[in-house]
Amino acid sequence: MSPRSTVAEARRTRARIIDRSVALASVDGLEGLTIGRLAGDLGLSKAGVLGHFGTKEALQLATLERASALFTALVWDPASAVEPGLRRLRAVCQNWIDYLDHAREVFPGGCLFTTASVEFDAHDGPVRRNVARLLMVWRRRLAGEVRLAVEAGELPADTDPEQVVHELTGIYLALNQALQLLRDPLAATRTRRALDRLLPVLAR
Amino acid sequence: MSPRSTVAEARRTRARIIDRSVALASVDGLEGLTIGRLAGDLGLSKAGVLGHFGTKEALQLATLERASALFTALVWDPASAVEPGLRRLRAVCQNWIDYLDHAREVFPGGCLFTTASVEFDAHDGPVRRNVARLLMVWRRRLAGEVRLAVEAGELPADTDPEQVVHELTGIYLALNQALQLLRDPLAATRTRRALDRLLPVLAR
DNA sequence: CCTACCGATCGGTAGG
DNA sequence: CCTACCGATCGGTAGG
Repeated sequence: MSPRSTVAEARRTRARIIDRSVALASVDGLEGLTIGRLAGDLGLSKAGVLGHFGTKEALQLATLERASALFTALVWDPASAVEPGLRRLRAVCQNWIDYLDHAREVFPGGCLFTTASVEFDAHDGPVRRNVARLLMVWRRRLAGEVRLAVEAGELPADTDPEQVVHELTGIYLALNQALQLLRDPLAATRTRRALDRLLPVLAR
Repeated sequence: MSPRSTVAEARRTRARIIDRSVALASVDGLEGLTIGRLAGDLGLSKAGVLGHFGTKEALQLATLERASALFTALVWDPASAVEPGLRRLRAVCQNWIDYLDHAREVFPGGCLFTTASVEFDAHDGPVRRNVARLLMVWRRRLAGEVRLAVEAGELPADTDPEQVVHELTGIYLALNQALQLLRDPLAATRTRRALDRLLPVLAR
């Protein structure tokens, strides 16, 4: 039988709160998130929710951390088994499309990082810094994949990895907008076409 | 003092409110906007502000309308004198860069439409519909410019105007993020490089 | 365009 | 993790 553990139960409650918070923040943003709404959704008191974090800002940071773990699990991890080079880069790109297109259960309002980056880009503070840091981490990692593809001779030697990463960013921001705001049924197709134009042009 | 203002004075006050509202919404979003903050900034009472619009939603719509007029004046109007075709398309694209890069006075927190599109993409209602409508209007107009360039033989005959417009959207979303969140000094350069890759490739 | 006010909700605290 | 509560602020209204 499972012995009653207050600590373990508290951890599970905390995880429940954060999962719900990720979903709510995906829809309403990290600022639009409220303790009261979260408490209501989970059948907890506001103090019961806030007690796990102390402040709303700490909750926002925990939410961001959880979303980042989900992103890594959906986009990076499945690609780590693929051989380095253009194939792995394209695997990451495809996972990224799927993350935006099919991860509706976890992120019902679309990419949380896109929402947060727009919400906080004009407000200094720990949340803004963490959003920017996460985006930079992924940009660097993506640039590394591009570099490996260049070194493997699968992309032209004069490729500028950071330029490619910048353009990839735009492709995914456009996809998120086409999916969430415009509800464009061609969104994924257009994205794949844009990727084909950006990436494998010289790989044939 | 002047409870009985003339109609002209009331109009000027309304314009002052909206201009301030555009600036605030650029930083805090159309939801982050509050009547109280607006009233405080302008030395008015909350009722004095709200009286011009009736509801916060009406204020949001008026703010969106004003921002759209500013966008048209900065991006479309200056290009209307340029001859149709690739030259005019590129003029619009350059004005768009300038709008995002230098219109800090009017939009201190970056592109209001980008902020609003992310804020409202998961919330139905008149604001969401208007944001989507404006983006669609500009997409159609941009596609028209692309089409003119194709007809002038300056872009390949098999160009898909809507695909080009979709990719242009991504380029500008990436620029806004690089400017506002990442404060990347290379943002404008990277944008121009992306445009060169997208547009004039077959125009030589 | 003002004062005065409304109920609701915000983030957060005290104490158990 | 709860109840009970805090001051502040929210959008909005009544009446002048």
